[in-house]
Amino acid sequence: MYREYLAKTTELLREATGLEDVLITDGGDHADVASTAAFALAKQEKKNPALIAKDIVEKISANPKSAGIEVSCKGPYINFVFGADYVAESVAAARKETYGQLPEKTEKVIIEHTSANPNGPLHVGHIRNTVIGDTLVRVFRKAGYPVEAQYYLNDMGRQIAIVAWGVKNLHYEREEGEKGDEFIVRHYVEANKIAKEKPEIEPEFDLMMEKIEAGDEETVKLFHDSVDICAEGIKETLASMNVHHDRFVRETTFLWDGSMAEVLGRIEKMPDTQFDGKMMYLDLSKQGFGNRYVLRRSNGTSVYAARDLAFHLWKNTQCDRSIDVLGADHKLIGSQLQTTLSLIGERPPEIVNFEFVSLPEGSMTTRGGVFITADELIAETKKRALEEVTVRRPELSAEEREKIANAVAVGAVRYDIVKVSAEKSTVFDWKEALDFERQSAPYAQYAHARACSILEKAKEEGGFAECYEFSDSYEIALAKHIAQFPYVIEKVVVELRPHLLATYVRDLADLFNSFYRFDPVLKAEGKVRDARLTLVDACRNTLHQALDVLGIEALESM
RNA sequence: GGACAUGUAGCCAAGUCAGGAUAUGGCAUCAGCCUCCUAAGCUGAAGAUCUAGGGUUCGAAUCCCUACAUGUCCGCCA
Repeated sequence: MYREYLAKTTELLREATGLEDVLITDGGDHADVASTAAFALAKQEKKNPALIAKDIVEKISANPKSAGIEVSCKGPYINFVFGADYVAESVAAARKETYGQLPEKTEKVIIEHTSANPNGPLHVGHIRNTVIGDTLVRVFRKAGYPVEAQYYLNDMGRQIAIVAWGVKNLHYEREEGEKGDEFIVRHYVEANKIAKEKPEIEPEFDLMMEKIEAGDEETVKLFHDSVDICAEGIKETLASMNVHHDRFVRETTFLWDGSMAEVLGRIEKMPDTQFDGKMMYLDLSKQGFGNRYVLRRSNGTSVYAARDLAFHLWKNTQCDRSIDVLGADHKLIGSQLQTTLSLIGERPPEIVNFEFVSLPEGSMTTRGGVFITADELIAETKKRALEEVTVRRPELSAEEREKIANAVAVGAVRYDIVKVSAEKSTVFDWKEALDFERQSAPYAQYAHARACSILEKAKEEGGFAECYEFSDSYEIALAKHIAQFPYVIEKVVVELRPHLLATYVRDLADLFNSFYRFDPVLKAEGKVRDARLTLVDACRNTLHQALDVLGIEALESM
């Protein structure tokens, strides 16, 4: 109901002040929402802002449309407190299974994320992309958009040539139970090592790149087999994190179907396109870029940037809105891509950038074999979770404990990543990753499990009647936060900042835990008991829906 | 050298885009709470002149300028 009441308040303020922007802010401790419009009017009318605020409050109070909203002022601040109807309606809405789902839209969205080179396992840097991307996919779906999640699979670049060279020349045996990505990365690391020691093999990589470009059958098979083995392992990792892509798009597609040549043909005619033999680049200095945006090599072969242009043109034919999740190292090339697409009159993608994750000893590199894999991180977190659940719930079967530990581990990993805003670079810290206290997924999962447990017991005791009469401050604070969930979904979609959702869930769990501590539910009597049980159910469902959107399992018991 | 991002308590973050009320949390520290719905919990204490210096404003963590620090990028790699 928050969105509705916010709109209503805005309307009331507009009518009372004549302002278009009514300067609504969060009310903090004072109110549900507040307005600082009196300051703005004070300047215009050269009057004391406190007096203006008083006038506005009187005007709004006299307006019959303000029923259910208590308006007051404290000095120049105009405060709005939403009343009992708001609380009741909000709690009722939150009990519906689809709570938070916004009206269906027709605008189709493609979100591309992860898209790591298939030369090794996903590491803790890559999965920041994955978690941000998958959370966005889930939020957009919750917000009513048809969404396709895509993984752009590099199946022909230099890194892949190095992998393919390794597969062709090293003849490694795949170990029993070894994942495809683990198997492939051994080749990649070793081939890089050899290339460093013997630079004379470099031309072999170049030759392979020329061959794949030309569509040489044997080379294509070698590349694609290597990529597929690795991708199979990557998919397993993604699945273990509750991440699913609707489509894997191969980079070679755009080379072979002629679409890359077509877009290069369009760019050839642009005034700022420069040539140096066969080599072609775009001079983007007018747009503020200092370097050459190379689109064709002097030997005539294609570059990543050119294939990427074709890929994005294709995506544009498939959707109304295209969003890419890219790491800090792709910032420059991302904005060059956007600029170039705009120059040729095409819609550029929206780009969500995130900063790097490094290790305390420095940055991670697949090439150097310096990284913590996502699999290791999850396994380690799961081990820790299993210890914890074994101590807490010794009576549970091994199977149940395993299931809980897994959900806790995946949740903890995802939450730790999504809770930090994307523009912040971070240093991976085991201690923090394995901390299951307050600002973590298990904290929210635990609140959910507590709510489930209360409802389960209530059921055993004969159930309860719906009741929406709340008077206690813990009840009202919780209900009012529950009311904001759809607003948060909308905000994340508009701002493309999934960490807001993590903050929301944490606050919701906080409020529930305080309520749990101070307001006995099952021991209360009559209407109070009914109302509290109704509220617990609303909170349970809101936590469940919010955790779903974060890709975290809402455990019923832990 | 240039571009982009970041700088908030011992540590890690929120708040910054759309300037307003005593700057919000967590970890660590200290003091409490399990005869009471799961203590992965709750309560309290202590801890910040929001990197520094200018400016705009009635009002700045938030906007502008400068400096410093950190990260990333600046390849006929992806």
